[in-house]
Amino acid sequence: MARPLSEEKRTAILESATEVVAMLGVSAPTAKIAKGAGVAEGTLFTYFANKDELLNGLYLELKTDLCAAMMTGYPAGKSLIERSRHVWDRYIGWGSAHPLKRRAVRQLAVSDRITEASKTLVANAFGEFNDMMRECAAGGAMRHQPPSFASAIMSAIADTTMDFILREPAQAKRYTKAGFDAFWKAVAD
Amino acid sequence: MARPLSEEKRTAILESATEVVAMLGVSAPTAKIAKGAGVAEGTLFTYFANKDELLNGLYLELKTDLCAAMMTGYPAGKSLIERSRHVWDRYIGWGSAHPLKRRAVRQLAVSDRITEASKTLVANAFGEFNDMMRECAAGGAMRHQPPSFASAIMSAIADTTMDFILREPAQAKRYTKAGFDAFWKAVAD
Amino acid sequence: MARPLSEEKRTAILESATEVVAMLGVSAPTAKIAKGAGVAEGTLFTYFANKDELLNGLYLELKTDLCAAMMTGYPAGKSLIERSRHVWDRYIGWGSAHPLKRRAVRQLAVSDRITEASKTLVANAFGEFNDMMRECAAGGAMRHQPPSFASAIMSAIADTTMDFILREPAQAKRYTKAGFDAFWKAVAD
Amino acid sequence: MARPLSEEKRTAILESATEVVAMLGVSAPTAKIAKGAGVAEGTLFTYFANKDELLNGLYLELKTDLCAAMMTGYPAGKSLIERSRHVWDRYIGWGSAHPLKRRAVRQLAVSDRITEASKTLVANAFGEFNDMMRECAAGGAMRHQPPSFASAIMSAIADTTMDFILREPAQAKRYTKAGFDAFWKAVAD
DNA sequence: AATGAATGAGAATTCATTCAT
DNA sequence: AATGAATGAATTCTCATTCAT
Repeated sequence: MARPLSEEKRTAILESATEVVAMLGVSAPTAKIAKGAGVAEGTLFTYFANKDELLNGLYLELKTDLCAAMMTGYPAGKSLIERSRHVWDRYIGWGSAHPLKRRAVRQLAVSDRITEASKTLVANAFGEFNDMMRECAAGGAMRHQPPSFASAIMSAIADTTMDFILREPAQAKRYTKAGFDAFWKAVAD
Repeated sequence: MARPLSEEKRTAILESATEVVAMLGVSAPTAKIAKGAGVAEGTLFTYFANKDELLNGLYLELKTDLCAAMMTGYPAGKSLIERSRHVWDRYIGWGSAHPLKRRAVRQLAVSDRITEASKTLVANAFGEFNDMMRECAAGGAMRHQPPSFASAIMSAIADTTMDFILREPAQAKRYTKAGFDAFWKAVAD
Repeated sequence: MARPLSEEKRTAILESATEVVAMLGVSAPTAKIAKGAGVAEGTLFTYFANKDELLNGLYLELKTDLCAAMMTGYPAGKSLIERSRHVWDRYIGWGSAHPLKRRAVRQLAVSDRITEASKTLVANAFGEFNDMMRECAAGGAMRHQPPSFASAIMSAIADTTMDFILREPAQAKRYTKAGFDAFWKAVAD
Repeated sequence: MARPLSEEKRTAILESATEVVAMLGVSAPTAKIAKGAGVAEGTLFTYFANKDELLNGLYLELKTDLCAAMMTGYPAGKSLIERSRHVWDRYIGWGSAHPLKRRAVRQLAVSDRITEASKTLVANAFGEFNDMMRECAAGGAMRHQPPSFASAIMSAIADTTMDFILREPAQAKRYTKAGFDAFWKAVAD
């Protein structure tokens, strides 16, 4: 075999893409992404057949990353509120620690470049999280709405929370708690 | 000076821009916007010095429109929850009635083309709404957070609510109520 | 109205295209064609929606030009051989006088960029010529073959004739006659 | 030196090139040719220093193949017309049996990638054929033209004949005879 | 003021060729 | 010798903006 495709380069491209998409949106030039990754313009296309594949690949990567972050150390045996708080803290933590990743995911999510297939793939990756949300919804105020409504509201409040933390990092702890309280009262209480 | 600028044309451009930006995002070509407005490509630039001014102008227009819709018939003398529900219903109603306007505002909001100045301008236009939100926040769970946090959470929950109504229009009434309850419990209770 | 599309520019583009396609084939870069025409790269695309339209437009233009050249002064009342010789001489004359046009048409004809529609359009433009060829075929050796076979053989011999004239311009007259004799004996005799 | 160059691979590359050049012209990507040959992209360049060498090599190969086909079983002792008809039938037969080879040769011939050297080399390989054509020309209508003119006219008529056979294979026999008659009357009669 | 042709700097993608393995 | 990843110049086409009419 000749040189094998380098995982390192693939990662470099995705990292560069995160940065550039975060700043410029999905119209970020592939040339800029390649440059940021330290590879030639053409090389990008040996790793991703075209820009759409890159964008979808990045979306999957980032969502998977977020999911992993949220779920590490998930205290499966504990109470619902404790588990929820665990996930919440890690969700907020991920977004605060990786503002570019968050910005990039958001840009991708509102764009029309992400396929249904990618979205389905992501939905399936969030299995345990979905179970938890179902539990939240089932016993509280959202009991008459579909669980996805509860999930969506959680994301929405979390996103807002992260926006405020970004602007006032010193208040991270306070906003994290306030956001969780809002979510809990809105959905599960 | 020959002919004065025609308010009619300005409006036509903004309406076309709403539609085109909703569908194609901020990278929508100005030529398409002009065509949709029934004016020549160059004419657009006598009404808006450049694309960024058009985008910011559209953002202001849409946000102002939303604000007007929310505040018409505001029952100033009634109880806080009644006033809140009034605003909420009109907010959701506006978004459901004008999905393109909503889509366009959202595209604009996540883009990096909207200046801080525009955002400040919009914030000021929401005076009475902000007063109301301050009241909501002051007496409830959000009493220790800035009122803008309460506002932002309201918007986030409302946005989510509208997403679900868009997908299941038959359930509009139910989701409107469920969304309001979530907001009220999260923020004002 | 603003500036009208300039016939002059359209012509300049087609002339430049003739030259560049003659030298480089259908893979001739549009940028080079534009430069040769003295217009901006983008301007080419306001006159021809894309490269294929340019190529087909050029094909039509050149074939029409050839047809006009062949048919001017067509001695409608004279004998078949006289009329044939008239057309033949002008055909050879056109090809010898415009070697680039000839090269370009040839490149276009063998490429797969010329649509059936264009070919049909051209065939129709050759109405009177086709009538004449039908007459040639009907009375001679080709009487049992389709007239298009006779036409094709005429073109083939003419093309060969022009190749030799191009290499030995001094012998133009001799080759013109020799070619015609070959054609006449092959087809009409 | 490690392994010697494999004749098998060289052949595979040329065969693949025939097919791909026939379909896509001289702008056929070398990568596609390599793939069709079952070798790596880089391997192609150990057999042919660059694309032009491959193209010229292919041209020589195909022309040589055609020549061999035409001359097999050449009835050296028979009459001129019989020998001519022999060659003609095999020429037409080769083109009908190998449409891709024919298409490829043609694409190569009109391109500007074939060097004068290659063309000379081919001309020399056609020795016995040229002798025969000289004989044809010497005694007939072409007696005052160079023998190459007669050859060229033969090729031109043959090419036209093959085009018609390609479109109406059922009429192969008829067109073969009609074409030969045309050639014979044009050149040798 | 209105028009729309003209401009040329990008944009995504392809491809002959090189070179590390 | 064989492989196929890496390269970056070249290609077609788009688009915000200008400017002649």
